[in-house]
Amino acid sequence: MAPSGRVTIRDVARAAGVSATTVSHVLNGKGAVAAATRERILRTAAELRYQANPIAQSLRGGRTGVIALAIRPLDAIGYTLQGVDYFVRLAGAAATAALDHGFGLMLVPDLTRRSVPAAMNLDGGIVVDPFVGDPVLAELLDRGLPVVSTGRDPARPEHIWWTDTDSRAETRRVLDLLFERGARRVAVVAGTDDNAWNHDTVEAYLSWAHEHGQEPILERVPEKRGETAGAEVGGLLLSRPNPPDAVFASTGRHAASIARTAIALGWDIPGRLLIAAGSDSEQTRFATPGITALDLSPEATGRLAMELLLERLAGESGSAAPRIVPATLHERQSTARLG
Amino acid sequence: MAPSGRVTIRDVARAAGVSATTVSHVLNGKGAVAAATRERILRTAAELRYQANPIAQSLRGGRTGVIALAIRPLDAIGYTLQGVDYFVRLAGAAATAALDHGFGLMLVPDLTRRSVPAAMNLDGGIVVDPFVGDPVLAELLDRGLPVVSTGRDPARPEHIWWTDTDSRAETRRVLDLLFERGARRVAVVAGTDDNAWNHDTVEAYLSWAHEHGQEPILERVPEKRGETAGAEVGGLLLSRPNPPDAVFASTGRHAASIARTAIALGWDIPGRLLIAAGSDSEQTRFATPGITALDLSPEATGRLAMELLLERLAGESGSAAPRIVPATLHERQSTARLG
DNA sequence: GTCACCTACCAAAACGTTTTGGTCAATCGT
DNA sequence: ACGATTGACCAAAACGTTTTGGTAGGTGAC
Repeated sequence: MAPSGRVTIRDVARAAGVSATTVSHVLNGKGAVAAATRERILRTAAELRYQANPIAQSLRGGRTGVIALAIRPLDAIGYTLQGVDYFVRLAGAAATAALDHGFGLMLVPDLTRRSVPAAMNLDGGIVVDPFVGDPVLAELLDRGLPVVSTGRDPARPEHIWWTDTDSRAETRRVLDLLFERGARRVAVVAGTDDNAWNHDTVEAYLSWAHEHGQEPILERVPEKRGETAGAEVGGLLLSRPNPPDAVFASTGRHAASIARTAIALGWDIPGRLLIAAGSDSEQTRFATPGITALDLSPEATGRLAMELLLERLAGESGSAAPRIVPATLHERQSTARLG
Repeated sequence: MAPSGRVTIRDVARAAGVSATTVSHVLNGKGAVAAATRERILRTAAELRYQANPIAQSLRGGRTGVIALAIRPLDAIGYTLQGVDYFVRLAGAAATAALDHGFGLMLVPDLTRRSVPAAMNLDGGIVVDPFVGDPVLAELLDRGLPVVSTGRDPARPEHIWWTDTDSRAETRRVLDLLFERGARRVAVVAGTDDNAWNHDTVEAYLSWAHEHGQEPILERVPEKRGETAGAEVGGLLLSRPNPPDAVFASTGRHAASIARTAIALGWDIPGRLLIAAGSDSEQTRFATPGITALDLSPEATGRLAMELLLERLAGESGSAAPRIVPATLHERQSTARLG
């Protein structure tokens, strides 16, 4: 055994009476090795509990098996609250997919703020909800890494390696539902994070309102001010001279806090006001009445992003990107019917 | 430049007219090098944009700079909901602390279920809320890795490397508050995960009840069944012949859903029933009325666990462990006063 | 009989560092 | 004046793999 106490390939070679080359060949299924020899080597390796040293493999092969995960909206607010269950579900799915393929997923909080530790080098990266012109996305690309993002960076149209739900279509789907349930003045409350999701939501709403001959009623609320801001904007909307009869809020937190405010102000939901959310969360499921929401399938998004990245790493560049993940609309009490 | 396109230490050595040894010494501040030479080497390295290859450093030094993070309660339920904001805050703080010291934090979903990918080897691990006799904790320890857990493993008293809040004392603190606000029949709803947190909560409650001459009213609800189970157990508690006048639920989700059920059944909170939670979350802040809860300071717990681990890696074994993190009690409307 | 081509194996190089164990000259102590 | 020490530097080994470029013997074709 090596002085380090670790069993090396040479120990196996010695014990089996062959060269290290042959052991390597057997273990990696490469060269031509006689069946008997192969057996003997495998047996010896198992007996000695040989485990290839991944660092040495990396040094030789140039790959580390480590993929970075940057969750941009959380970077911006310091990993506190917000629609966190979305991100946990996404990160969990991505980590699981990575591990299933022999890769590890490394959490990297804001690469641009702290100096990147020398200790890590990466095979690729996943950036969740990049901002417009996102510096972390840029940094990873500058390093020459293959990067997949969850949601595109609108300032970087050439970067086609992303996965997302079709935010515009899904937004219209919810708006259409509200219309079908009788709403004729639909207000939208979007976030202020400068990313594709908010852009697409607003854009889809404006054209939808135009098509339906409705003047747009649009408010924007910072993602980080979920609970308090929802109350403010809710009060604001409902005290308008010509108040909306439905509110579509992009986050579940905003939708729930607006609903709560409306009820406190004496509005009946769904009798006098419909509420829907662009992202399902604990708040939409938990609210009274339950709030209709889009389940953006973060698990599927995370898994697909990882698979897309791994395919690129494996050189299968023929696969189509971007990849669109379908959302599921959970209809709940909050959009039952007006009147 | 090396054929790989990468600038190596030898390229710098050649350009500066010295040996690779001297470059290494300068870069690591080790040997004795003349000031002029040092300057020249540093300048050359900067000009060539030299970046040490971390894999080669690892191979030589035996360290990878990667720390594993296992979040056990999430492993158990597949990274879906539950008290997720606690875990996100903890993981974010741990990852930030790691990065500040040049380490990366790798997410490892259930090491025991999937074969450990060859691609990764680790310098250490952090296990969040291990179960009693936790197999993942065992696996990491078996590999000879230094491991710090967040919450101890009661089946492994010799493993003293953990960080946690003093669950028993904090539980008593909340119970005392309820008592002070007039409650004389306090019920407790704990989770079913087999870990130190639940054990300590129950144990503290039983002895507290005994001291206060109160018969214990204890219910246990699976963590994963947050929203529906809270309603059930709430109904159960309140329909008892001799119902409680206060409920302490260990998770925010359970507390909030019990509160909602109570209100739906016509109980006034806090007039006729007090509610408190053992863990602050979106639900406790968001509920109407606001629910008094312990903020378990996941950021401090995560950061401290990481620092403890890094100190061990650095060989500073003199530091005291376990380390206790104080919790903060957020008093809200739900415990204002009975009557 | 020899040329070509297999099969089965191996020695050495390569990956890019850090560390060990030097050499050589200059300085110091006595 | 001479051994001991120090300062400045370097060649080579080491870390544990994978890959390259072989060798040696056997077999079949002509």
